[in-house]
Amino acid sequence: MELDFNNPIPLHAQLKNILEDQILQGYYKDKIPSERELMDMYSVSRSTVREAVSILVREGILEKRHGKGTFVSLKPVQEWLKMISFTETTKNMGIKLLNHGPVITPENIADANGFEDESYHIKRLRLQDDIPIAIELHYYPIELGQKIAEYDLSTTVLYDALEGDLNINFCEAEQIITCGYPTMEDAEHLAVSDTMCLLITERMIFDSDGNMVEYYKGLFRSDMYSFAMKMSRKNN
Amino acid sequence: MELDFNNPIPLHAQLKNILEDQILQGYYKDKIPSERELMDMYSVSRSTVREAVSILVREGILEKRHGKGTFVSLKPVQEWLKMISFTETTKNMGIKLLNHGPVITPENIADANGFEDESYHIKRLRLQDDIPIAIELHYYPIELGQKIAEYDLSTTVLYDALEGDLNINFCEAEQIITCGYPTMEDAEHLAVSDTMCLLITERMIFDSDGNMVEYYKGLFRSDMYSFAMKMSRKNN
DNA sequence: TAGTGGTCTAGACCACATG
DNA sequence: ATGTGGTCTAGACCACTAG
Repeated sequence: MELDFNNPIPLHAQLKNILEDQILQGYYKDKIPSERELMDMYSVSRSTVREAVSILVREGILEKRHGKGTFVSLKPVQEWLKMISFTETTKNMGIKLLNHGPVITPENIADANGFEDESYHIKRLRLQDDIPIAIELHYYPIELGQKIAEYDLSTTVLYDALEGDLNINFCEAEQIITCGYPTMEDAEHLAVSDTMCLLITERMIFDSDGNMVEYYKGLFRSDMYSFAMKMSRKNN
Repeated sequence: MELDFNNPIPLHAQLKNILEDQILQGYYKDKIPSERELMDMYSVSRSTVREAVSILVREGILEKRHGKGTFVSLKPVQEWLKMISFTETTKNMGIKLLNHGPVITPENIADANGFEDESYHIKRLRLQDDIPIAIELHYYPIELGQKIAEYDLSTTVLYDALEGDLNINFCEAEQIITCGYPTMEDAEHLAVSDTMCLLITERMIFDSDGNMVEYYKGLFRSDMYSFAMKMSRKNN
């Protein structure tokens, strides 16, 4: 990939996109080239490189370490996402039910996917070795949600319930990774500070007829796996 | 205020602090000087000015408008804070109770202020002309909270209850303004987008013996008052 | 000592907004 | 035409990290 100097898109934005793609595709797994190396690779000034990199840092994808380099901080999260994905290997994995019940469907969900005015909402805390690592928000069509509610939600794995007993086949799942920040309530549940970064995952699940049967959002602690790294960094 | 070129604190950080102070003290009420003017005023390069300003933009205190200038976006919030402060002039003001009950005191609150393990939590939605503008989180000592719970919380103004019938005198109130971002749940309640900025207000209230009787956090929509400004900007 | 990110400068041209 | 923020360059020195 090269920069297009005639493209009206700013060079730092182009470079940011290139780096982001390369990171997401696993080309850079740990460390990205130094700022001066990127200057040469893409024939731009250091300011432009720094602008591109700082955007990715702000988004939580990269992490700078003074005197050492710039490092990918997404990897641990990708591993999580695998770990907590559909298959849900429940080893050391716990669930705590926080809330559930019918709610008025949030506008952004209803607009995007044609849910009814009401939907069934389930809010769960996800634990790993008894440590809270994520909050999950689930929205279901009201009838489906009510069926799901008959299960013991605090212990049952939702997808198993969906797939097995409720006779639903998953057709499609979209996954979007963005970056956000916790508010007080999430901070409480996850025991994170006000400014700590959370990763937000969105997922829509459809049945074989193409109807959305679940809208999912997960908020994940971005520090859980990078904590050890930060500790070792401090100890050096 | 001038920059100290011998101070190890980076110039952009010094300038950022100066600008922030001046904004909070009302010296700049609408527009701050242009980047080139700030260059001359503080004898620094444009990069340094831009770095300082961009921090304040990231924190939601300033707002840039291409071709026009850099503007203060905190003013409306300060007006809110007055509007919704202790006196609580309830004109056009509504309250909706979202949650209340005993909870395990969040660690950061317990640590800082010596609350008991359990505290009484009240979560309210604040409305202005039926439009949700803020979420409030209140924590009380468990006994006090239980008394408060006997009131009709969805309509009663909390501070009136505290001061009048429960025989408590306020001694001190600290107010911290920081900036954060909403998660899904807050976005739902306040009907804001994922990336919209919320302002977080913290307040601790003590009785005449110096015991904390309330820990308060409010999440405010930062767009409510700047909306009109943005609209007029688009219409130009 | 060499390499890294952090800070800072001086200058340039562009795109947007306004009179 | 002028002023604003947006982008970009080339170069410099500093502070931190490591072999």
